[in-house]
This record gives sequence, C-alpha cells and structure tokens, in this order.
Amino acid sequence: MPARPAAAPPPLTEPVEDYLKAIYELETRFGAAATSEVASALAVAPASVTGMIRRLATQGFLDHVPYRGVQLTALGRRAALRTIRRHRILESYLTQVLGYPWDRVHDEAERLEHAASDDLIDRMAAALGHPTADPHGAPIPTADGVVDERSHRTLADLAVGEHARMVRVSDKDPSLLRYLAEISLQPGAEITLVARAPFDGPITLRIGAHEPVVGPNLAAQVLVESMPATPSDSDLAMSVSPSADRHGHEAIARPRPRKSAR
Amino acid sequence: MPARPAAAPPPLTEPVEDYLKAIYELETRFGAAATSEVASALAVAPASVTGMIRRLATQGFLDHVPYRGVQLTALGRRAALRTIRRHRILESYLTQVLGYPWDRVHDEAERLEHAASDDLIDRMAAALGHPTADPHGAPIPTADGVVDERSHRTLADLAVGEHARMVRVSDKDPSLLRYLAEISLQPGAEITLVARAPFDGPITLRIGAHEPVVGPNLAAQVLVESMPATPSDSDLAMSVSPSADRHGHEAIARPRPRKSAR
DNA sequence: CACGTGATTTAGGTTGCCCTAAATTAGTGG
DNA sequence: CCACTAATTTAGGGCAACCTAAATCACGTG
Repeated sequence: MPARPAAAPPPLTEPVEDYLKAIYELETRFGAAATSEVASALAVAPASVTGMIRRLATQGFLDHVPYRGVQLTALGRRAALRTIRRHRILESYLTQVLGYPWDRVHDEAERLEHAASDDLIDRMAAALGHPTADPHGAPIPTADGVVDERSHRTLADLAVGEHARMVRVSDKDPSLLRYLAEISLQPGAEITLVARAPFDGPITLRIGAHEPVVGPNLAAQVLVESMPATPSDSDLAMSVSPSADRHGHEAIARPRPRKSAR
Repeated sequence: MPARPAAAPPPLTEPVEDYLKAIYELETRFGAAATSEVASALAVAPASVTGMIRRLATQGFLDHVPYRGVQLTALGRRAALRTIRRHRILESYLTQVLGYPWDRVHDEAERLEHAASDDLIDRMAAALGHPTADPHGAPIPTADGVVDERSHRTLADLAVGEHARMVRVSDKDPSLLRYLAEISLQPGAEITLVARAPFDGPITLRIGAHEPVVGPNLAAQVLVESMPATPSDSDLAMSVSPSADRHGHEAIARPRPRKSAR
C-alpha cells in the first residue's frame, strides 16, 4: 500500500509554545531549567509546571528527571526555536515597518507569535531583507532552527578606557528600554567606558557626544562586544579576545545512588 | 472617594469573539441567528452552541429566546464589529503590503484577528490610508463601530445588457476566489451581462476584452452595483433603481401565548 | 388535532490548563 | 546522621469549551 503522506503533527497550543520557549531560554542561560524558574518565568504556580512538564515529556519534547529539572530534546528545541524566530521577526517588522517604538513590541509579538503562519513570518522576513537580529539585538533563528548562540560580555565587564559596541539587551522591560533609547544606548552604538566609581558604583560612558552615567545594575543587563580601540582616543589598546566564557552545559545529573559515599 | 478609573472589561476569549462574529453575520443576512446555523458556521455541535449562548446572554452580549434564536445587543454588536474590523483590515494589509493572494488571506486573518492589538490594527489601517473595504469588497467598520450595511444585487439579478460594477464576494472559498481572479472578476471590475441561457442556465459576461461564461450558482455569490449604461454599448439603457431589497428585520418573535388562537 | 420530524435544549462526560494545600525529596548545617 | 528548609510533586478541584445521547419543543400535515 502507498505510504500515507505523513500525518501532520498536531499544532502546539499557545501554553505549550510558551513553556517550550521559556525552557529554551532558561536552558541557554543556566544549562537546565528548574520547575520553579519556569513557573516564575510564566507567572504560573510550580505545581502547574510539574503537570505540564510531565505531558511534554511523554510527548517527547523534553527530558525530565524528577526533582532535577528539565532539558529540551531535539524535537523540543526545534519547536522552541520556531516560536522564537516568529517572535523576533515580528518584533523586527513591527519596529521597522510599522513604526513601533522598541519598548512596545514585546507584548504584541508575544501574542502574534502564536497566530502567525510560517508563510506570514517568511514574508515579513523577506520584506526586511532577512534580518539576523531583532531590534534588541537578539539573534533570529533561521527557518530550520540554526541560531547564533555566542555569548557576550556585559557593559559591567568592560575595563576603563575600553571601547565596545552595544550588542543586545532584553526586550522584557519597557521602562529600561525607554531609558536606553534616551541615552542612545541601542544595538550598534559605539561605547567607551570613561570611568567607573569604586565599590560597584556608577559607570560613566561615552556614546557619541554624550556621557551618560549608569548604575552597575543596568550595566549588567547590556551585552556588548569588544571593538578594536580607535587610534584617536585610546592609550591602552587592549584587544580583549572574545573568549568563550560559555559554561559547558552538563546534561541533567541523574539522581546519584543514595549510599552517601563518605 | 475618587471614582476608580472604570475597571477594564475582561478581554473576550477567542471562541467568544468567533461566536459573536458568526452571529452578527447570520443576523445581517437572516435577521436572527438560529442555534443550528451558528453551529454549522463554527463547525461545532448544536449542543455546544446552546451552552455558549446561555453564557453570552447572561453577560449581556445577546438576547436569547429559547427555541427561537438569538440577536445581539448593542454591546454584542460592538464586540462583533471590532473583530470584523480587525479581520478586514488584516486582510487588506496582507494583500496590499505583504503580497498575499486574495484567496489566502482569510485563514491568516482569522487567527490574527484575535491576537492583534487595537494599536496594531490602527497602524495597519493608517499605512493603507484607512481603507473602507477589504480585498473582497467587504466594508470595514470604523473604530467606533460604524459600518456601511447597504445590501447589493447579485450578478444573477442582472438583466441582459445591463452594466454593473463588481462590489463584493465572500472571502471564505479559496477556489472560487482563484477562479474569479482568473476571469478578472474582482471588486471594481466593470461587467456587462451579455447573455443568459434559459432555465437558470449559464450567464455570459463581458469584462474588459474577455467574455467568460459562468454558472448561476457562482453568479448568485457575486454582489454588484448598477452602473449607468455607457453610451457606447447599450441599446436598452435601463437604470435599475438601487431598490432597498433589505428585508425588514423583525426582532425575534416572542413565544406566542400557547392558546392556539383559532 | 394528534403526530412525526427536525431543531433545540438538557444531562453527563472529556480535555487542557490552571489553582491551593498537603506530601515528599534534596541538600545543608549542626 | 538528623533535622530543617526550600524545591518539587501529588492530591483534589475549578473553569472554559467542546462532545454524544437523550429529552423536549415547534410546527406543518394527514
């Protein structure tokens, strides 16, 4: 008999897409996602996360070791990246074509990402010339799930006198984004760290003609990449190597044998 | 005490928006919506419709007379028109800006209409110059719920020799839409009815240089408006008055007193 | 004017996703 | 090694939206 044309997988529900996306993001930040982290990321009770996780595990989207957290399978990662791609292309389109300010695209994209078809997303991407990063600098996965996962230093890591380019900031806090726009601290901006007060104090930057002073808290949220010092304003031209400071993602630890080795 | 800033009404769920939209459409076509009509419009069991209708009635979106059907209240009509506005602006935007063919916008808009914010819809409308009709000729309600509800004759109603302009066709049947596009029968097209075979037979049109022949079934789905006969190709220049062929919408009949009046 | 037919509603379930409260487990410090 | 704490899971519901099967109702007809 002729093989049937491969039963289409049932489309994921909105909550499922949200869980997978949240788990993906926690996993890339911490190596694995704890129940409570997922719960607070989604503003949901931990008990609810346990239930959803069990279902997602039986459906093959993730591996769950009870009391130890979860990790996405290849299937789960693909699904998560598909949602993330939609989200970031939507954000790009909303800002670049429809004139949204960058602090108001997150919520809109958050809803649209579940409703837009692949075709729509591709048309938007094409209209933008297939962008590789969204307005906040987050990399956009390709349609087949490849994403630039390089990690970056933060503004708080820069040494005095160092020269860098702003790369990325989270899209989640509108008021932070509005403030950053005010001081022209947006992806692509060139920054020199002018001064740093002691005891984790405020940091003075130079961005173009301005010299904003920001707190260490804010600085830690802004990702940057080193730039070769410009011949003009640099005395110490230390080129910081883009050292791979990625932690080596362990798989979830299996529950160890209970005999306390001592 | 200072009056609180008016508690925001809880946003409608997706199924609720769909019910209200379907009921609105049935109501403008038939004067009232029957349970079974709603059920088949939404591809849902009639028993499910009864349940939803009861909830919507208690929430003030519609009036329900058991066994007699439903009618929207002013509140329900506003909500329905808001969804319809979104749908039609989305369809317009998808075709005009993103190059969707007109037979593929319905499904996409159907999903996006529940996710798009008012702000997004307004931005799209502005980008299009505030269109008054969607790609299929359906009128777009304004943001405050005003819509052009004129009814129209169909292609099947035209007399031989009559000259008309195509106004509108349903957006629901992609294959019909593809065929109409093939024969250039799209909103705005000027049409002359060239011949009509007897016994409800095929109808010959002239559209520009083409003379497509269409069945009565198709003709009944295409809404048109009369045009003054052009001096060139008309012998009988009958200007058909745009007679109000609107049926006079009765309210739902109350269940009559059971004593069989006779 | 009773009766059958078709439309509608009621009764009783199911599923997905959420909750709170009460176990249970892992990991730490004494 | 025991006890405490914090994280997690289990137990037991709730609500929205759907379903099927079994009443019930409206209405035209014989």
